[in-house]
Amino acid sequence: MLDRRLLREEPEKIRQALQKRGYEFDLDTLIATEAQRRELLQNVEALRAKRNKLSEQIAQAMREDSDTRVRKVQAAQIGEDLAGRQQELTQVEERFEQMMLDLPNIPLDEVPVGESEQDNVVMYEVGEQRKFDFTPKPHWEIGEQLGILDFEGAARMAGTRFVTDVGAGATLERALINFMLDTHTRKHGYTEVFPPYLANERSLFGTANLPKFEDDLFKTTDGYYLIPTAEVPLTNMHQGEILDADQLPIYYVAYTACFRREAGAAGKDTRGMVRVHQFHKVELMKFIKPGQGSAELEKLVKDAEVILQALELPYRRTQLCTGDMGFQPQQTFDLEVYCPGMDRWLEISSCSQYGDFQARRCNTRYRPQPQAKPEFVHTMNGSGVAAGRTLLAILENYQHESGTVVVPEVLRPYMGGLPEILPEMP
RNA sequence: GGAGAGGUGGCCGAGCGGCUGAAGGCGGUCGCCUGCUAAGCGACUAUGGGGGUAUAAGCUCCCAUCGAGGGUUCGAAUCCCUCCCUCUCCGCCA
Repeated sequence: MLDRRLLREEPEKIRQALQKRGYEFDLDTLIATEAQRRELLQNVEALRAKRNKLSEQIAQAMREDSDTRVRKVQAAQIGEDLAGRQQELTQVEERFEQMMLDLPNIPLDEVPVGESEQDNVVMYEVGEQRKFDFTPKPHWEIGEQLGILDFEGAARMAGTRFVTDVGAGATLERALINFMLDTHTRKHGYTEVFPPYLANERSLFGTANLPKFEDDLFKTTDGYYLIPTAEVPLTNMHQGEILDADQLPIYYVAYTACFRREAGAAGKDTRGMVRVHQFHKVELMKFIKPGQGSAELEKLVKDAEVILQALELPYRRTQLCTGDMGFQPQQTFDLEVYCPGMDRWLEISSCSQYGDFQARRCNTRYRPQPQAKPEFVHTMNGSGVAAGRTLLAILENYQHESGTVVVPEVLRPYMGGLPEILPEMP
């Protein structure tokens, strides 16, 4: 959510941002609604002030034992008037709030302007793409042949867009998760968090998954939502709190399952485990003081890159353009791993800074000085990284013609020293 | 799931129809005192919104907020209803 003051003071900034994003929004109506809201508010407050004054006089008169009937009638009349006005105000306020929630964040100036994925900027590539003297297979073939990915079984027990890791496949994904968590906690200074996989409505409003993106979410019959990413619980860790300045920055890392309906993705990535309803991810998240966003985001991206470098996977970093960026971020960098079996770059991490956009919704603030007014913190997060897609990338990058897969060096200690995954391995 | 207790400022905790936006304490900030430390003394110390003035801040007036929402009343932290959350005991359970 944006600061409502921006509406009055710098509406052009918002208008430009919307245009850069190619986002349809009726800004003029929003501005008019805000003006209307303020006018009604002044009205209501004036009436209330009047009534409060009368009430005070009644209290005074009662203490002096004098007559209060006339004033009581007057106050009651104001009360009636007030009720009507109040109702009007509530309606306008509701409409205003609703519209504010639909307003996307303002991209930073340095974000490239563009319409779609095509306009994203590749910043650099790291690592050599492996040469194969055979045609590399996609991960679903490798995984099924080795008996470590079971798509049919997953379809039976759950449905399409699910996968089940079996044997060395399950161990490999667990190894990846542990390796990532260990790296971020021990080397990068993140505090490990293991949060609930279900979140309440309020928390999803906090991260702006609601109200706009309800279709992407699974909802339980009890009104809980399955988290689409650990960003949701982590960002809401300090919902409503006022933090001390010396607590910041806070670095959290969490491993969670993530659940997405993929309602708008029918027919896209239907094979394999690229796009599934449940996947597993290690997420990095920071609460920081304003002004440190870009430096901290840069560090966060590098922390994620360390994982890919350690796994010796060839990847590239891109900066998303204004048109391809999500609703919430001011700026987003993606890390994409090259997957030779599918012959494509696959997004494996998405790192964004939000400014105070989420903090405002979550009402997470800090006190810059002991006596100072609280200010909103700034937030950012990124995958560090997605375990399922990393597993897939390992299968495709480390495959042999015989169908076996070499285990990356750094993961072997997490897999009982196993150097290579062979068929029918328990 | 059943029974009970409770949710008040950064924290603890009083108040249970009217100068109570809220006693007292802790914590914090500033000042004094002090050879250092500790102690002591004094002042200040909730948030959001709106108006005026100034537009760097500041100053000033008003409104709202004592878990959330509704009701009673001229007036609600205080009374009533609904919901949420926390704690204790019992039941169930990985």
